[in-house]
Amino acid sequence: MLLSEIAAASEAVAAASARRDKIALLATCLRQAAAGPGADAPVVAAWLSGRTFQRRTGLGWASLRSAPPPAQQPTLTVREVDDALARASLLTGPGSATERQIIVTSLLATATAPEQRLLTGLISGELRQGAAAGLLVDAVASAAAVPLASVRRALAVHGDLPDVAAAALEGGASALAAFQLSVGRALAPMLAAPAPELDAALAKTGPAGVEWKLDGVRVQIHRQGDEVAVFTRTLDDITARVPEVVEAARGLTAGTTIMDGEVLATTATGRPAPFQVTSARVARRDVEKGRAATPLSLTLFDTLHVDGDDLIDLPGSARRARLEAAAPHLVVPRHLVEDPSDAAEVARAQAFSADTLARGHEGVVVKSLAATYTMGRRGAGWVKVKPRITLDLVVLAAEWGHGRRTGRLSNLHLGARDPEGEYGPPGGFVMLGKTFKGLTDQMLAWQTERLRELAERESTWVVHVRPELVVEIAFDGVQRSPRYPAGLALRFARVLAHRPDKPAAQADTITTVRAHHVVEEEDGAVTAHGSEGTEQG
DNA sequence: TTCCGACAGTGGGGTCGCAAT
DNA sequence: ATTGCGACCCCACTATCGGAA
Repeated sequence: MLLSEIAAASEAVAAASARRDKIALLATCLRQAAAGPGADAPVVAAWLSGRTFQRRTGLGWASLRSAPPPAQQPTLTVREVDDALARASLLTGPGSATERQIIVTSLLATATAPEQRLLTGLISGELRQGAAAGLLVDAVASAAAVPLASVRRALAVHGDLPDVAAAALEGGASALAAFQLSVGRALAPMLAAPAPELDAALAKTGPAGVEWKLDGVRVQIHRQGDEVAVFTRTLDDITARVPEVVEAARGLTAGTTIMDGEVLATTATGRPAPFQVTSARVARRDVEKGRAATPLSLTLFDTLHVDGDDLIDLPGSARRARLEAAAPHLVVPRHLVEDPSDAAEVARAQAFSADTLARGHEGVVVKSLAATYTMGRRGAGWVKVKPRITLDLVVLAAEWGHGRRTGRLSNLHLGARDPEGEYGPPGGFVMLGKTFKGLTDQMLAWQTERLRELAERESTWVVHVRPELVVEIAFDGVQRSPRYPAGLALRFARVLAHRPDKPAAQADTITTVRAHHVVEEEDGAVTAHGSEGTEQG
């Protein structure tokens, strides 16, 4: 199959707006890939979902910066391109980066303009065709003429879209049925939808368990005897980096099992360490030293398989019972709410939630007692609730947006007042991070106009403005930063509202921001840096 | 007809290891 | 030794489509 056929399909998908049309175009291309000579279907399925076939190629934005002019005639085949990407992905050691760049450059030089757009989209990970893995699942079902649910289920238990697509196209429903939940093979973890408050969460779930939400790294643990494998949320295998988890898994009473949980670094006093600490430990390759300096603890909150029994189609309450039997010492604490319409019950759940936060955890997850384990979905079965902090900050600059935000000033640079001049001239501002979130199209249009009026100087991407526009910002917390001048940055900042009515002189100060920075002292005591700030929002 | 679930897109902060400088 | 890059970890939110209510 020719690359140009995929490029043409991708262009058509991008041009279509209706999902049905996109799915039909994807399905046609998939059928052609399956019907043609060679085994192009898995690779084509990956590309049509916006990804390279290889999980990691070592290629990214930087390798695309100086693209050669496009070729006039399409000659590249799917096979050739995939082979080239596979070669690039396997390169390692001195000279490998140079060699990878040569591969990319020669690919692009052989590609026509539409093919270059496809290749750069795949390599950068930003194909922007309005279809990704989600729509491709629909397209696979359509192309193979099998029920959508059968494709979804195969994908959920197998985890690999190209494999599932190829099986469906070649063997239809019976081939899909062969994909079964298997201990040792990672599957898409269930996700939680957000809710602003506990009562809203309970309204969604009905009778539920309210659990601690730990601010660590999600792990899916597979154990078969002494064989243990540990996967992350994106199914990355991190077994070698978390020996504590492997040992804990070997200690379970269940000899064959799949468990869902969270790993977390803790301080000497057992309080949760900041996320950055856990993240650094899990990423670290030097496990010996990592473990000595930052041991990890494991907490489990679900189980998908125990000793021959698949549990994913059981209600949450039944899975919890199996979990408690198999791992009583590792189960996450929870509070039961049997009747969400009972105000007294809700109040007790609120108290549990407040206690959870007081212990230093991120929030709570409300889990329906009735819901099955819906893999890879963000349904109403699990709902997370986290506290939110709000501050009024000042826009220092803005960056031009990409994609559908092209031509709009999108990403805002946020600063707090620095009246004492700790980080510059007194009465100035100190940058705490950026945000592009929470903006409606109307807000984008408005701020583009307003910030242009305030513009002081511009570079290619950034418009620096007079610090006059105040924005109300919500965020989850203040974290240590190696990047910003105050050594602090906002976590998950988003815009709630523009405040043109509020003078910058009344915006919040760096002292107020610092008060929200939770610091773990050596003795384990927890203090907010400086005076106590105003919590909640 | 209106509502709501699922998706894609638009990027944020931090950290590591590796190759290049 | 430092810097740049890719690949991960954690994400929030809006617009849109299309089926459900």
